[in-house]
Amino acid sequence: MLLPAPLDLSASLDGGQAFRWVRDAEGAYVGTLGARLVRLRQLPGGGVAATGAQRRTLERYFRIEPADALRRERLAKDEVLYEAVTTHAGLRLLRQEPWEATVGFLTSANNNVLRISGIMRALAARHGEEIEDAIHAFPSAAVLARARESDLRKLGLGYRAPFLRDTARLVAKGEVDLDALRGASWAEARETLLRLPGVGPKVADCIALFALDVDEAFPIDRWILRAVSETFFGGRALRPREVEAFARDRWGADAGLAQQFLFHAARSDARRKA
DNA sequence: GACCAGGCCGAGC
DNA sequence: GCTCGGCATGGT
Repeated sequence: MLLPAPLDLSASLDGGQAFRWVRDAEGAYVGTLGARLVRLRQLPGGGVAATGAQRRTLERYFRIEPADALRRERLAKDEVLYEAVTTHAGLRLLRQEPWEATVGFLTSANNNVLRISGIMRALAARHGEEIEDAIHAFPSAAVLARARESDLRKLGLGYRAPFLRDTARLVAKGEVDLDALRGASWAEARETLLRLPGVGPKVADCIALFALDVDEAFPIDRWILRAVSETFFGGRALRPREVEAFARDRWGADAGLAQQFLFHAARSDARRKA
């Protein structure tokens, strides 16, 4: 099955939104959506060949939908974002499973993308059901709620181990219903997610944006703080509150996608200079 | 051996 | 309400 260009797998799957896609010997991205093994291959023209999932499933995951096209048209009118939006047209916001996104971004605090990926794969290998060929589904909250803290530490979570276990317990018991938050307001999503141990404002906004369709959520991490400061404020030191107000005012309901372009550009620059 | 990584938590004002 | 130190781990 074919997904049309532009769809940039590297930028979308390997850029700090999702943490569990791996590349096989031929460079194709292999991962799971639900209990299905999915394989995605980037084609020369910018399209993608896919096996293991139906078109509808992938269009949902990559948010290939009219509302997204309209967001890009609006953002392209922003003189600062115009270049990023047009040259990285294949960068997608993902619509991930809320629980896996929660664990991924809980793990992301004071951590780097490479290690987060390693931890997420270790969690799946140790606690997730095998689908085939050593590819595992991501373990449910109920399963992780029963894991030993020492076991979670050993998988690389370090001091985050008790946060993850306690968050898994709240979700498994239904005290926090992640799926019910899809499409909620930013304020409601944030208020609810902040009840989870290890989840602060930045992690909550990542979950909201990358899994819950909260399109105006604007996660502010070290990269975004730096990028917004340098691009829009002449390098002046900024507080997250100022940046949030700025993003809301400038991009409104499209702030989440704007954030993803800023984040991608900032990290690409850093890699070029490194 | 510092410093950094998609920050959060708890203590002390 | 705000600021600040500590934090597991692995890579530069």
